[in-house]
Amino acid sequence: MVNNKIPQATAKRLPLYYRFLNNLHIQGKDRVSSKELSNAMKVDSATIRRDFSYFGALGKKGYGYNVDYLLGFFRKTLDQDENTPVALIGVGNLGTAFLNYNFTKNNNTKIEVAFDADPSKVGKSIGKIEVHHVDDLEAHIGDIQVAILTVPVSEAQPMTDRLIQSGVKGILNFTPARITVPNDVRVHHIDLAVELQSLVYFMKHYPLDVE
Amino acid sequence: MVNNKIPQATAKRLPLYYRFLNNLHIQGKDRVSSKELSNAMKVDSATIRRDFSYFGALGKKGYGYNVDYLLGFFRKTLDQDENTPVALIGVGNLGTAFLNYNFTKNNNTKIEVAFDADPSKVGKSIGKIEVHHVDDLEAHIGDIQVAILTVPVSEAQPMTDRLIQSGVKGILNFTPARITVPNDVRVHHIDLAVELQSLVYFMKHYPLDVE
DNA sequence: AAAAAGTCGTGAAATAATTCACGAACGAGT
DNA sequence: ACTCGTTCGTGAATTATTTCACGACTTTTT
Repeated sequence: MVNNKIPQATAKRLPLYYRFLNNLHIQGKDRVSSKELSNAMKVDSATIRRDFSYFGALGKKGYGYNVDYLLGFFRKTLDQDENTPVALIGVGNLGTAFLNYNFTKNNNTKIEVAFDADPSKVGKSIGKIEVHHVDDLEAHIGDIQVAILTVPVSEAQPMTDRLIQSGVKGILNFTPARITVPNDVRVHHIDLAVELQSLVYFMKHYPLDVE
Repeated sequence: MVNNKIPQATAKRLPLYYRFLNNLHIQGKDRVSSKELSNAMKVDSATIRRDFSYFGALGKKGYGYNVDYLLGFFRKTLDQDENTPVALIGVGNLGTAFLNYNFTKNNNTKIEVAFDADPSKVGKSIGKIEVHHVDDLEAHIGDIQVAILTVPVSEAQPMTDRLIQSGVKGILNFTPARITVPNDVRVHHIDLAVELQSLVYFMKHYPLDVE
């Protein structure tokens, strides 16, 4: 279950690989080379081979990789067979978008329950997910371990504390707040304003084909 | 204008630094140490000092950094004085969320115009931004150089090609497609499904305080 | 005025990630 | 069978990033 040998940079690319292989599978393609993968995913082919090699010799020299075999391998590696339930905290603009977004499409994750502090939203269902009041968080979160946090920045830390109290071990944080958590809880930040600003900075200061 | 000396990892953190300093400024704080910044932003204090040092000696030994001075410096560095107009392509769930989201708050970027292929959306205004039909892209995009791409995956590459034809030089791509662009165009990908899946993978395979 | 405590800036070390480049193996064509 | 072209897997080199650790200097305290 524990696997510390895989570099983090590699681990971050695994879902990308998985989805792309899944697409190839659907298209009926049965073999693929690191070069083709590289062109499609914009990752250097040597990096792809190196990434795969951490899991063993998955390909054949002179041939490439068998799509189905590779896909099956990644399915196991990424635990695609078991579903991961997710709670959404904060049904604002972004939260609503996620409720309507079908994560499950290429993915084993699914938002099972949503919470908001606004009484006018409570009781409604958005994208088939029922919205509960945040006051009832503890009553409805069950043993869900993953949360998407799309609350106002002032609520980020208090809500995080409650989530952790309820047993959540992973948070995808869309608020600008850098939340504090115990070290057995994993947080990934996605800060949309920062991403946009960062893009602009790179455009102005890193001309041509850098990265 | 061109600045290739700054490591990319540093450049990605600049907007984060800027926003945090801005908050400190608003709070009326006039000095701050790398240690405090580190606690708040969850970035190692040595990394912060190193990052700042690429821009020169901005602090004082034994004292820390002057918030206003640092903020002013980053304002210039991040070109916060000039506004950057942005076009939004695709007014679906996610696109609508962005239109309602106020990027300008801590930021010099602003969505100026939006496009969608759905006639029922065209002509409406969402968050004060008028929605045009994508067919009229060329007529209404003007000389906007930055685009947020929130279209269905099948439209990603064709729309990218048109954006580039219209002079766009930077794309924030929220589609799962890895788009192909000339090497003077910068693309940053944010793939929400991948981020969620990645979080789950890290939770299961990288226990405790890794990262 | 001196001592103590704090903090930066940075050389150097450590760690992480990418990329090069090539031997070995395979498939296809003749 | 043999040759040619392809492609993996990986040692080694390179590049990028983080972290340590300490001298130099500032502020605060006594």
